[in-house]
Amino acid sequence: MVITDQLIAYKTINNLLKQCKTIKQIHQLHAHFITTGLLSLNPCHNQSKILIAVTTIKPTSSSTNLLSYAVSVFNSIPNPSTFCFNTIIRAHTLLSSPLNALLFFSQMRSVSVPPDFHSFPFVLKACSQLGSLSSAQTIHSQALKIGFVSDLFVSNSLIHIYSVSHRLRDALYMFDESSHRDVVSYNALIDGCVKSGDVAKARELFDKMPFRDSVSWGTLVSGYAKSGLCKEAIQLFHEMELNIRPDNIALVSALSACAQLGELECGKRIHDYIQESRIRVDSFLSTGLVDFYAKCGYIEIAIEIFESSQDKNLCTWNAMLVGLAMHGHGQLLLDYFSRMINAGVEPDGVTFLGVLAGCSHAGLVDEARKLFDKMESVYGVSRELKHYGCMADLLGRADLIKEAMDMINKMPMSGDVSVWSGLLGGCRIHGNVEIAVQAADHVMELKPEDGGVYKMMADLYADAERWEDVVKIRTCMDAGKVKKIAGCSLIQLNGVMHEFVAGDDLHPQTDDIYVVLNAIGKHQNEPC
DNA sequence: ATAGGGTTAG
Repeated sequence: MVITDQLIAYKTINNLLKQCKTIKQIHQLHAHFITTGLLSLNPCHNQSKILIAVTTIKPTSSSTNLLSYAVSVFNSIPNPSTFCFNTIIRAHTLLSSPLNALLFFSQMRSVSVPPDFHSFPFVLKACSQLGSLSSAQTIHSQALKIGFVSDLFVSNSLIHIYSVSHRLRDALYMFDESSHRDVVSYNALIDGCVKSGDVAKARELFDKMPFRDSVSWGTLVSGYAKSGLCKEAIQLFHEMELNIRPDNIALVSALSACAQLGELECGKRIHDYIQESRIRVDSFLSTGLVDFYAKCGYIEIAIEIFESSQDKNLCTWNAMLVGLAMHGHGQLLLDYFSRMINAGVEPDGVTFLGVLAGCSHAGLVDEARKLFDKMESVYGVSRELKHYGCMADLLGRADLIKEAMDMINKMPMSGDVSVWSGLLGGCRIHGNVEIAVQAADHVMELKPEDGGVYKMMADLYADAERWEDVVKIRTCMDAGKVKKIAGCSLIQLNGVMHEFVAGDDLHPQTDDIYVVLNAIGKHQNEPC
């Protein structure tokens, strides 16, 4: 190779491009490229280097500027090569503009620039970002025609898109058909099994794969946690610790399992591990920790972690709000909600579930009504059945049964079990038999196997001394169909799990527990 | 230059 001044300048600029942190720096280098004539040396290749540099910039406010710059660079290339097209498609997938990525791909096809084995993974990623299975199928057929499906990256991209589109059979087909598979093929398919609800199949693949990396472990731990198999999730996490260093993703999933189960000791150990290993607490981990401590009863620690967290996202805020709601801290929750809005975080449906549930528990009726009104008009969050359910519960508790009934009648959709059960709960508290009968009819129609309604109606009639009706209800219950699912709760104390089922007396300290419970009950009835 | 796993609610 002949070392020329031009080559040195080219290499320097190439390295400088890689180090660019801002769009301004790229502009300067781009200008330099033009003025020194280096751009004309190999225009297609060098312009693409600029495009690649653009995509490595961390988007600050919006990626729109970066993309429009990238497009203008692309448009200045007279006859873009495959490499150029790949780069502009890649830029759009990286900066979350998948539709445009697909449009560039179709432009590429229409001007007969042949795609290569780099093109397909980019384009398929755009399909998965769009959630468009049909586009993926089209791309798949093109890849098949040109003969790229045997490429490992292409076939893995296809396994992935079919997995996330809940097309497990297609994902399995791709997996079985691919001549060579690697750990990524297995991981993508394991995720597909999890997403299609077949955790057993996921486990089977996990057990038989020749090599497992942290993604394999993390996928299955989170799969178990999401499928409600929390004990399995924690067990697998412990097994993982013996084999490989858990990363943030595995830690988050394990924390979620601990939170769901109330596994205080296990979750604390994870927290200790995070601190000892000086793991950077990202927004996912802070969410996991806040949720975990809140669910295990330690709302103060949850608040502490939330406040000290450097990295919060919508879920972190939601976990905090839901935690405060669970603990009955209604006023504090409203303060946090305002802080969230002021911080520029856009609330979603979960946010409002937390806020409304919190108001309900704290009896903050006016506040809830106002926020419920503003949900769509001010915050642009659509009011779903769950939110109406919260309102029915809140109004019912506050003895505003008529208002709750009016709300339900005016709803744009028909009420579901949660809405009518919410209203029924209010009727039960305030002894409103008439409305209770209507609400109960709806619940029984929508969920005939629900035993709770019958129990509630029996109690209501008993309070109203309508004994004949009590007998009728009991007869219905005994007649079958009704599943009596007993309420149950778990609490861990000093490392021992205590389990209670409604009405049981199996705990060794049952008598003592009831003495305290009765005392609390009496205390609650006394005026504060 | 290309492929895979994460948190909140229900």
